Amino acid sequence: MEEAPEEPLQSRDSWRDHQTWITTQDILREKLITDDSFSWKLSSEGEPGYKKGEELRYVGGVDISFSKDDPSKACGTLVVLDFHTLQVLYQDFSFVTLQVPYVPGFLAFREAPVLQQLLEKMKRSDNPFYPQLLMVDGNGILHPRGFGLACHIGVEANLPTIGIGKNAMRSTQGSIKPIFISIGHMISLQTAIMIVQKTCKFRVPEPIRQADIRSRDYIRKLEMNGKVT
DNA sequence: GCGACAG
DNA sequence: ATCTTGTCGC
Repeated sequence: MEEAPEEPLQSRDSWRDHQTWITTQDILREKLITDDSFSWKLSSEGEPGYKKGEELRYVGGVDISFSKDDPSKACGTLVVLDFHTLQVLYQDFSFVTLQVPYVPGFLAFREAPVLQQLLEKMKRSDNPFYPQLLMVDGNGILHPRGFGLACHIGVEANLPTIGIGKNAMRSTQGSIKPIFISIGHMISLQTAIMIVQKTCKFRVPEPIRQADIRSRDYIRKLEMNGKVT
């Protein structure tokens, strides 16, 4: 008698999801805008046609931290900083259980839903600090198919985004540890670099750094109270 | 066959 | 992402 060949651990489903993900990225990428197309202005002082109230002020940052005990438990975090003072004006967290695994090249399918939910919550409540620009912990067009997490969130939320990578794919470590800036949506690389530089007190720009710090802090406090395990 | 592979 | 100690320096 022949045994029915066992399917080696989800391989068929994984492959199907993989193809679906590629198709989704291809479709969303058609909507990607790779130049400056936002309504606000930068350093508008002294420029002709300066309109008060239209300058960039609210810069958001998103990140996710994970439980050390259960890798599927995560805390999505959204912060909004004042572009000029770099003070945190808003913060929100969402503790969730992620069902989608991390697959290189498909980070968005794991992390974007939580982050978009946090943005949506702000928008629905007409929060005055809703970000005019969002910095994302992860790459933008610096991606195997030119559509990383920052692009994904930007297109789906219709928001200008910048991708901040701390480890670029297929790169080697330089003598100093760089960050990798790539555009997400509705912004040019030139503008993105300028804005990132203006928000850097340390290696990582403040919106990302604050999201990271506060996200870790949030999940650490949960675990301290035994709310995770 | 082995290493690489955002977070 | 997370597991991990101390250490050098401002």
